[in-house]
Amino acid sequence: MDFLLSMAQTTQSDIAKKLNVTRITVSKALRDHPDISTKMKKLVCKMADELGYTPNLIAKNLSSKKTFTIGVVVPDLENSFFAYVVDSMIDEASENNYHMILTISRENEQNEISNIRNLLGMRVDGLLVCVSQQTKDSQIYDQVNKMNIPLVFFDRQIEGLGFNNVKFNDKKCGEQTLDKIIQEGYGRIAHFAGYTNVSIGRDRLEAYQSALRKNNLSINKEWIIEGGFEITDGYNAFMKMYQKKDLPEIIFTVNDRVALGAYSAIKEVGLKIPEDIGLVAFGFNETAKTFIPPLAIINQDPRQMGHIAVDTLIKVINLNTTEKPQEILIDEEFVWNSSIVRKQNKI
Amino acid sequence: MDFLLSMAQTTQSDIAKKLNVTRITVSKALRDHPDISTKMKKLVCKMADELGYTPNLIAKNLSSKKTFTIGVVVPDLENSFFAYVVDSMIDEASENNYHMILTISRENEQNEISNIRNLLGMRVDGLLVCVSQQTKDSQIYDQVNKMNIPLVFFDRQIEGLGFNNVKFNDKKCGEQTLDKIIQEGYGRIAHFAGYTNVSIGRDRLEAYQSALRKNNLSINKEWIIEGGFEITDGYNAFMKMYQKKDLPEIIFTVNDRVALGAYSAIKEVGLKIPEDIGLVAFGFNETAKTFIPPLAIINQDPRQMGHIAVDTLIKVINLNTTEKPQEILIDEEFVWNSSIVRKQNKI
DNA sequence: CTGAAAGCGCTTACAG
DNA sequence: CTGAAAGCGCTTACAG
Repeated sequence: MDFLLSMAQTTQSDIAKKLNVTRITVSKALRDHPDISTKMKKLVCKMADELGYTPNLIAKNLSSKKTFTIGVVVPDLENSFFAYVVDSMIDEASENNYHMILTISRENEQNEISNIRNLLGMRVDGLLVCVSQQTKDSQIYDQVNKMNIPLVFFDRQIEGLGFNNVKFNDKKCGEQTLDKIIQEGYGRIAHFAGYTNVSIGRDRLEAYQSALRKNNLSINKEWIIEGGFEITDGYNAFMKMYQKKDLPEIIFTVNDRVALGAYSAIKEVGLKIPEDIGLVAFGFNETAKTFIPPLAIINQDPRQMGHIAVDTLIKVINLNTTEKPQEILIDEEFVWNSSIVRKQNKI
Repeated sequence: MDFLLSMAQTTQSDIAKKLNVTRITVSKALRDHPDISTKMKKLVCKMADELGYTPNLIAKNLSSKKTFTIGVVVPDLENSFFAYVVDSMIDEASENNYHMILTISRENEQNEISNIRNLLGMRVDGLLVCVSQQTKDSQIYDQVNKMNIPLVFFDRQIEGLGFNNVKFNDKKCGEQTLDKIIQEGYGRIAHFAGYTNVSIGRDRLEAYQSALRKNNLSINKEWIIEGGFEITDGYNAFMKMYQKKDLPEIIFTVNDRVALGAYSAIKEVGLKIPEDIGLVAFGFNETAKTFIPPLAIINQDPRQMGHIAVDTLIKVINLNTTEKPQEILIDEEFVWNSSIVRKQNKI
């Protein structure tokens, strides 16, 4: 007996034995169930403390069919945008008494699938996912649907699967920003795009195209370079464009990483930012400030996205309705920074 | 019957019924147990696929007493060093077929405690923790010990609790670096320290003191400012020192965040880096490059730390020995960057 | 090669 | 206010 009690894992039975009651009483007392007298509750809690009782959440989850856990799949933490998003998700989740299991796909479809499979196996109450850039196959999401697990896509998503998604209003805010830049007096604007099989890539390209169209600027195909979302992609894109000797005044890049690559290429060939060439990108304050000169951005607030994604998911978990899936759009603000010369002010 | 099979969660029993065998057979077949014939295994796996069976890991863990899950507690992902560490931990863990549950303390002792409590409740096989700066109470770690859960501290740790820990060899490498700087011709060196109740703060301060002592330089108490690990701490430290009008040639800061704060203060008062004042800090390549001018660093490789921490933990989990706890030291390399003028080369 | 028994540590109705 | 029964979905010895 004493041997048992000195074992690592104290259980409710151990407490019950010590107190000469049944384990049901202990279970109820621990959960503050109205059935149990205050006196008994105190006794049980005290004994639990003494024995160093740590409730076995696994057993609890198995029998209660509820884990209070949210599974998250994120492409990469080294992209600091996602680090900020995840941080804020954890905050918001624990605010609502949910735990979080974070997994990382490293922008790889196979990892993404196996992450989701694990999370489903762990019977998370809901899923928050940002699909990898590679993702083409939606089979695993059909499985999520079949198992009736709530899922909310954030930042990037696959459409037509019937899930809610939270994203920035890139099309609207991107267009508005380019509008402002064109009003400022710029007409020669290039776009370093991502991949158009990913929705953010698609939306941002559309923002570019419709802003030019709206302002009656012709679209030069040579100035749209579709090449990816990474630093090297921006570098390569600029070098490719530079060889053709026909440079724009402004480069609008799909994100700040691509902008960083472009910065380095531009400096390497001896051109100056913003005098020779200006840049603007989708990005966020914290990283924009680290650029030399600071990057003009269409500002995406990662904390806002994290909070909204978690709130949306928890709402779905609790309602458990099959309401029509919603697209939640977050507005972004344009932040003029010194990577673009403000012509109007110069006069 | 059909109704049951169309339910969200398929179980082993469902498969067994369809195949007219017992669930034990199914369980074994799924685990590729030698007991079962190849033919039966194929049948079972096929049916599992058809029914969209997703094994319930919770049930599995409860009965097998093994979760193949590592719990991680990290202070903050917005500190990109930790983002890199966590990324590499996840890589290394999944390489070894472990999952990871990540929690974040936000440098807050209470969060740290509740995170560990949850992780213990989830019966993780092991724990990887970097203690928060605030942490003073070690009671929760006694609990970890009592429950016999392997734990490895990384980067920051509490000593004397009997756990392994992985850390950079700050004392040795910090001292060697300052040695080089002193050899270069610098004698007036200040130190912006962290808190000395955290081991990294203590070690780095000692590196500073012993390097000066070794080179027969007197230690000026006014030049040791103990104030924390954050950006504002570096800012405040410099401003405090600046008011006394007695400035050093070099400031050695406890980390790159403090250095960043110092950069901003130095620029604000109109001094130039590195001409008027030089800086060196513990940091890592990825962030050092984002400084203007690039920060000279004692380079800490986050990926190396992540890998070693995971490997060490898995070793302890598998051996389950109570070997004497070890301190694993990772060597750091000094990277001269342009935040310090190289006097020797100038001649 | 297949199966029956017992159990992992908890919770959920239902009685009394 | 306390308890007995049944079960969550799996696994682990042990038989045959």
